[in-house]
Amino acid sequence: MTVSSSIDQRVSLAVSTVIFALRPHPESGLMTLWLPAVRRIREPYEGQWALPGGPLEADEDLAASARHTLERTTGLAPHYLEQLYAFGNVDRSHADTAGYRSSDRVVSIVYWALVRQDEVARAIDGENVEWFVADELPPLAFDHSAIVDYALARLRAKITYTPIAHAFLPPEFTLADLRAVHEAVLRTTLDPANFRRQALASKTLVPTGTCLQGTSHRPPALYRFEAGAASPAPEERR
Amino acid sequence: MTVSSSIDQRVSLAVSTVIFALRPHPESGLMTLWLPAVRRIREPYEGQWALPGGPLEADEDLAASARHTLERTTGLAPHYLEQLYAFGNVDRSHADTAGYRSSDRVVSIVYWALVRQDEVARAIDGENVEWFVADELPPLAFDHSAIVDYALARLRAKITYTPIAHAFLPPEFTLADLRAVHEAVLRTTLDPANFRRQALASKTLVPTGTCLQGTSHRPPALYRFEAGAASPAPEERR
DNA sequence: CGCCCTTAATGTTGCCATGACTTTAAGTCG
DNA sequence: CGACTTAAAGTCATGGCAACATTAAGGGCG
Repeated sequence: MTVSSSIDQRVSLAVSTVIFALRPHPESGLMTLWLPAVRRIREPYEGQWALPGGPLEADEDLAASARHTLERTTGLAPHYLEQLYAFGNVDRSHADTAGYRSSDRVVSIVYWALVRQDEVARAIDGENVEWFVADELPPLAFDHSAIVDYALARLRAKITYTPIAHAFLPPEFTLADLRAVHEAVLRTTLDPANFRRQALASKTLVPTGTCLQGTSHRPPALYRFEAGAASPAPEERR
Repeated sequence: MTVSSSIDQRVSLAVSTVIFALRPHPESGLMTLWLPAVRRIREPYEGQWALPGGPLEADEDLAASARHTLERTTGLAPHYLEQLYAFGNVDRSHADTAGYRSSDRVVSIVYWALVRQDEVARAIDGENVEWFVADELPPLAFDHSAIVDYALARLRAKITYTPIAHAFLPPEFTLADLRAVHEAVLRTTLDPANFRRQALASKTLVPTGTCLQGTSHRPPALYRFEAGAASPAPEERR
């Protein structure tokens, strides 16, 4: 997508997405944040990993573009999608190490998305797509490493004051499930009793009346998420 | 989706800025938020008011573009500048009331800025520029009314948990000045004693040792703002 | 000069949210 | 049946905060 700002200047506009999912860590087995990256097949940064994304189509909304990228790279649809930031510094395309004179300037509008735990299993990885533990990424192309850091910070901040953890879970879940999501994202342990209290105090959980069966202990109650009052951004009002 | 992304598509990229300043309200005399708008001189929305902005130059960073717009319309430099959101819905250029077929699609990256109270006086309004009370705006062109609403919400939310109020004030100020800013932005009255306590608890205020003279009561101490630890956005780390 | 007025600055009190911890409930397994 | 595990509810102390009260420090005015 070539943008004509004045006359023959060139600024291209791309939409990238940081896709978060929860999977067990390969070594510790603990639940951890993962995200998919795409291997670049042309210069600059050929062969390196980068965030999935693509140019903005002329008839496509910004969030729709992020959704399409998500579908293309993982075969999934997001249960949460929010604009992260627009990155547009003049020098961000340049490969400063290689001294390689990169192509045109690119402004990237970056989204971040949450994908459900139970759907990740049936995720079909596209060509040149690989999932990484979010905190153990290889160096990414362009400024994408910094973008991921920013997205991680935003996710960890936002999960503490907004009920988005349910986006990682199936429609019905236990409070232990919800707590496990928080613990995985924040890399901490949380007191079950206190977590329960403030989770229920948020007024966003509705008990289904049923309990989860088949456990080797007291059966936990199942809950469903009910939107209370939240408006993350003016545009993508779900 | 019918159109290909090949070459002759047109998406233009613009940067607009919501500029906030404090001035007394024309009727009540109370301090209120104001912002400048620019009259459009061509279709669509010719004659209506719009946010100041312009196309992104190819050699210009996003924040720099916002700064240039600010200088062009008000003659001022911002004391706080932050990216608000990227608006890029396909239909946002269309004048839906007039049925007028608007021009190309525009993606706007919007910033919001705070301008100091004492500098607003010497602000030179450019051609076709007029200041309005932020809560009593006329209908703006495009989706700019919604953008202003979003910016107002962001400002009002952010001033409650980050020390940005000082951006409206000169380098030295009293706690009453700071409180007046909060009250003007939030349209409330705040308890002076409690405000003092949590302002000082934030560890961002340094007493200058001097007091403001010339009042007809006990002279208040002067403070200076000292940045503690804040990183609003990854990009514009000045 | 002393009284009053105004605002600055500090203190006090009660309430509520939170964190650490304890106790009881309800199931499975050996 | 008793041991074990997790769910769920209860207890208690701390800290932050809102509401209110009190003292400090000036000027204006008779």
